[in-house]
Amino acid sequence: MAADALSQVFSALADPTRRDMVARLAVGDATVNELAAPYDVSLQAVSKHLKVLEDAGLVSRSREAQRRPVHLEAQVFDLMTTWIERYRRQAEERYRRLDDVLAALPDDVPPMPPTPEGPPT
Amino acid sequence: MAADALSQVFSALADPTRRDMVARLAVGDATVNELAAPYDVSLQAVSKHLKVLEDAGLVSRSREAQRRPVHLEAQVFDLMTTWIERYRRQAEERYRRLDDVLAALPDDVPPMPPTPEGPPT
DNA sequence: ATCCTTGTCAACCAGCTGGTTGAGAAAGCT
DNA sequence: AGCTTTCTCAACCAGCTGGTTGACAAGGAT
Repeated sequence: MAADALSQVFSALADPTRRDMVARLAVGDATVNELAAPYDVSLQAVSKHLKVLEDAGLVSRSREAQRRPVHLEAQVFDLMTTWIERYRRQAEERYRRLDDVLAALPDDVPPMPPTPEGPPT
Repeated sequence: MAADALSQVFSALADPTRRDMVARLAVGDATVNELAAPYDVSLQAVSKHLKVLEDAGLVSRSREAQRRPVHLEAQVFDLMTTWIERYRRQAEERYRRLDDVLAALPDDVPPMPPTPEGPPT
């Protein structure tokens, strides 16, 4: 359970059932039984899924009589989007620069200069 | 291998080593050996990681002499961001509506109407 | 031709994962 | 007090995962 936060979040969402539950919870809080209803698995299995989501910080559970309503904690999404956006942007930037280089090339440049080595970086 | 695309992508990125490789590839293409250098694992292990990333569509490999340069396919990120944004927005919207309701309440509304029960928590 | 570099494939292994069943805690209902 | 509802904990099991080592294919280099 000591894995880094990002790994836990990605891992939690790697399961379609769990993603489905998150989708359901985006509509509003729900009890374990309500969440379990659509699936053909034991209540215990659903409880386990919820534990995974909770450990990842995606969900919180309070207490209300015997029921334990589950609540989506959407802030954790930011962790992922931050990570994703960073590298997406970096890749796009690289792409853009490559385009610029290609656009700036004169028409008759030989593709392979003398140096047999790969360029740095 | 037949798992849905989204599960494969999330699952691939649930491993810190693989996320690290993606980060490295955002800078530019790299060979398997180059990618393996920073890690204290066998080349075969790295090769396996790359297979996972490739199966998830996050990466593509071409051939160039004996080398197999690895290239980041950043479009797949959109799959995730689309999914995430959808539910994030839904949850935020729900939040906003709740705020509206609270703001619209008159100032002197008793939280617990008829029943003379415990104080408002 | 032979060797070296680069990388993959196959078999194996320990540990995690998602499922099951059984037992039981917690809180309301009668 | 006793029953019912809601949910979790514990033990077990099959299958996937990430790692290992050994063999070998593909393609220069000598």
